[in-house]
Amino acid sequence: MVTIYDIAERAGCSAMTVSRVINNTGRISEKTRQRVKAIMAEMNYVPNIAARSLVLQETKLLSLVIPDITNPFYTTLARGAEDAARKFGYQLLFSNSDENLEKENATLDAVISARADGVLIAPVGDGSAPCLEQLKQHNIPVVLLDREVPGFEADTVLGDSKEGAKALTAMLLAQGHRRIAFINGSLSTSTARQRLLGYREGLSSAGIACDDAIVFEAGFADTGLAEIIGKLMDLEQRPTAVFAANNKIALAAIRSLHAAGLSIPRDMSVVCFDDLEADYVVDPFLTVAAQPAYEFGAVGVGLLVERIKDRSRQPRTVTLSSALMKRRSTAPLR
Amino acid sequence: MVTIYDIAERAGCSAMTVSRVINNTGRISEKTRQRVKAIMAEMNYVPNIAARSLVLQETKLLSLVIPDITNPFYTTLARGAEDAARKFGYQLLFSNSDENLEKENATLDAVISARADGVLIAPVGDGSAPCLEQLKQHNIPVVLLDREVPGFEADTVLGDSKEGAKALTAMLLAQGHRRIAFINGSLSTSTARQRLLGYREGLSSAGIACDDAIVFEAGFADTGLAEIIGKLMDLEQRPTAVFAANNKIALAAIRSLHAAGLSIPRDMSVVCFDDLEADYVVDPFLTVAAQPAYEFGAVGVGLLVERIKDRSRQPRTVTLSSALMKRRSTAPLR
DNA sequence: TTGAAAGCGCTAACAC
DNA sequence: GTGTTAGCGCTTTCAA
Repeated sequence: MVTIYDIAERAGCSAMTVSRVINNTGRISEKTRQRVKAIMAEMNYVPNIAARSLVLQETKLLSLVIPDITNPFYTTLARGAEDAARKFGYQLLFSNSDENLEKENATLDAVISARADGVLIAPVGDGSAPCLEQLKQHNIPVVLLDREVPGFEADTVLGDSKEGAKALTAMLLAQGHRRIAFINGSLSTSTARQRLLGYREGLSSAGIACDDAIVFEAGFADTGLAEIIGKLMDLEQRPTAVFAANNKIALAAIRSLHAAGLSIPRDMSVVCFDDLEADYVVDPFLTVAAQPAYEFGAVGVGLLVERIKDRSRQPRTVTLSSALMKRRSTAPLR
Repeated sequence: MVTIYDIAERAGCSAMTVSRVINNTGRISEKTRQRVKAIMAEMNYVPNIAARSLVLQETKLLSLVIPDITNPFYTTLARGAEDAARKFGYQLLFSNSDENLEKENATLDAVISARADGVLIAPVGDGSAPCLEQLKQHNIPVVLLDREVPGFEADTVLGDSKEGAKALTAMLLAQGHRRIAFINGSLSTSTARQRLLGYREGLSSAGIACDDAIVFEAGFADTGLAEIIGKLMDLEQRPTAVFAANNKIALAAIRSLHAAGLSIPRDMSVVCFDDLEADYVVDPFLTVAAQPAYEFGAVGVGLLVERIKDRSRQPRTVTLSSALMKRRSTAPLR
């Protein structure tokens, strides 16, 4: 491995001078600078980050922890995070938590060990608080993505879950739907709670009572969707629309609905949060509240980098609004 | 920051003893081990990887470089890589190259600097050779994913592009299609070349001449699809089927075809490589040669880890076969 | 403008 | 079983 000492020797100067050239610090004669630079290029020198980290106490590593990269929302978020990280000179350490507290915990231990300069995380849920506290204890800045954690204060990038849910609900109401089932993600996430709130408010502002018999909790990891849809179908007063908390749930619901012989939107309208990547959809079908996934990542990295520089700054929450995309999974009630 | 010295002091032993406890090396009395462990837990000790890296010359970091995480094939590949990396005790450093040689280059510099123990890369194309050589020069093991690079020898995970393309072509022929357009990705990738080969062989084994007027190169980054489709439409003998080299191209082609007022498969059959994530598709439509994307990542990490342990081993190429999924984007020619 | 010394936190090699 | 020493490659501090 080529070190600054090898460069120094060849250049006839000290390692310190080479270090100065690399970092553009101190005053160095142009002549020396050129010579050192030439030799570095010639010898194919690349600085050793581990060594630098050890003395500088920074790694230029940011950790991104998301439930599942396979989910298009997080995919695009990751893209935004990577682009922004690169722009700020950071690299991204990447892990999936699978909506699983233990995995998340293990990941965060690894992150602490790797001494990442900061963590971007879409936490599994309220149960993530202890992990997150650990990070704080180790003085590692955290930015929360998409989900808040009660009792844990940090910079946060949030969607307008409540408003979005209200808008989606209002749209269905406008189409004449009166019985709208709600299939939520895990209530241990702030996002699920906010969406439920928005749904309720949407209903009540139209003077409609919320019927708990058609409100379900599926968990974001899509558990028992078939069962839930089964229950739905057996209801005396079957709903005419389904509001799914995210697109994974919506798609699973649609599959179950299809399996039960229903056609969408003829027999049932369906809406949800999060759009699918336009490039990879044959023909956009779902009516959604589209969240700016890319910005979640990009803004998150921005906040994190600021926070790394200034740890005393007041935590901020950035709320990104969603756009209602009305498509073919919804239809006016006949 | 808590160091092994802090632990040692409190435990009344030397730093070396603490190090031994952490790494489970050497012989240590059970009593000492317990005491040290207790104190580590109590003080919330986490080893500093940078320091360890510096002496061990290994970082337990693997770099994953792919063209675009937004592409479902790479998303799932990344998932497989992450799961496998975790299993082997590595973390994943993650970057997108955007099918862009310069970005790829910049990324690889960062990787060298970070002293990743190995690199998994789906290279931009044949032009990646110099970058890759640099990695080799720095003694960083490389595993090629999805694409070979002529003149660069390395462990490689490949799909059966040629066979898959032949199968897809054969299927279209069996449906009666005789004029099958081929829209390829960048010919500077081995994958594109192999797929073209498979297409040609498929045709010729049915005794059909390949008409270069209906073979196009779009670049995997989807350039000028509309234009290509335009040309296609203007052809005197319009093709009855389109073979797209990957799903991004296929979807773009379909959009253009739709825009031109064609219906699929009625007016045109469409096939391609790579399936979409089943969880996130309302209703699978595309007839594809589905590649086991997850295995690409998982197998790749396996090869890389082996290679890191034994650098003298003969490079291996693992070929993963694809599965023909016949769906509704294709129909027998009337 | 440049250099020498010390130390970041850890482990390999050797001593006891 | 345990400790001492040295050094991984770099930068900070202080001196010249």
